[in-house]
Amino acid sequence: MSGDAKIIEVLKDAGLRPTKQRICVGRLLFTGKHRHVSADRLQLQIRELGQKMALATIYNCLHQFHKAGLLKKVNAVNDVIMFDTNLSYHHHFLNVDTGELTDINKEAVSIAGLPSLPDGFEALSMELTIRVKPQI
Amino acid sequence: MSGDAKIIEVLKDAGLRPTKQRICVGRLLFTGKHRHVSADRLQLQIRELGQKMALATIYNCLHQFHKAGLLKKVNAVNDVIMFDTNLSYHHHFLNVDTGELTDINKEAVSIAGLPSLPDGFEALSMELTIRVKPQI
DNA sequence: GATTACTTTAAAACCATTCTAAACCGATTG
DNA sequence: CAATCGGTTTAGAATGGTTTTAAAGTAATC
Repeated sequence: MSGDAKIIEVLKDAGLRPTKQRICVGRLLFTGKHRHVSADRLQLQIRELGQKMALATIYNCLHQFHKAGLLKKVNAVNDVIMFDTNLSYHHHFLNVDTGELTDINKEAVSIAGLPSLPDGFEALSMELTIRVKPQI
Repeated sequence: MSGDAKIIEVLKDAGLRPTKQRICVGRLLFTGKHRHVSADRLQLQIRELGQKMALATIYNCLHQFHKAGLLKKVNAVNDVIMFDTNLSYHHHFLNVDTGELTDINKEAVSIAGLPSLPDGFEALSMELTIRVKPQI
């Protein structure tokens, strides 16, 4: 439980009460490597830890984390909402068979010659998705 | 009905029986400018023409057209499957408020430095999406 | 013109997500 | 310590886009 102090801090800074559930999800998301998660998969992982959490709670949690700027929303994949713990601007390979996302190192990629935005619009984000599938 | 001959030809070439419904959808999609369509919107448009078509038929149609290479599938937008009649490689502005897609002229944009694909994978497509919203 | 295979259709099923309303904290106050 | 008050979690119901089902309809073939 030593790592929880850090997560509680993060939650408080985001204006979120550090509840048992939010700490649990926070621990899974914000310790270790960056992750791409769906509510569904998160629930599975929580179950594997021998714990239980309503799917609605996980959705709440993910949306609150997103609103607080702790998560990025990624283009829906196979009708499933995906969140990314990697907040910095980058791109993805999408395995169309499994729905799995893999980061593309953003330094490697350069995009040039973007047209100006339509009048009266502002850009929120930009994302390149390369759909891949296993070779036969 | 003069234009229908062309559409019937297209359908036959794609190995699809030129049924009344497929001709109707084909006429809407393949005459005039390129379009971004969802099943839902198509049905509305068909209704406005005083005709009727089951939603399931429209979905069938769109998927068959896609399979036949007549349509491109675009990243789902707001949980809605979108198809694009513009088959050539290009990118999109996405109005997050309305879900409306606008083509980005592909000549203008150049993407350099793409990393090689993960081993054993092949690329299916690549799409850049710039999320925009109206300025306040 | 009859047979056969494919299509369309309404309605039901599906499934990810959201909503609802009740139970549940956890902090604060009296 | 008990009562209260706000936010939180939860199971279950509702939602909404999409798919499936099974029956009726239509196009192609002989």
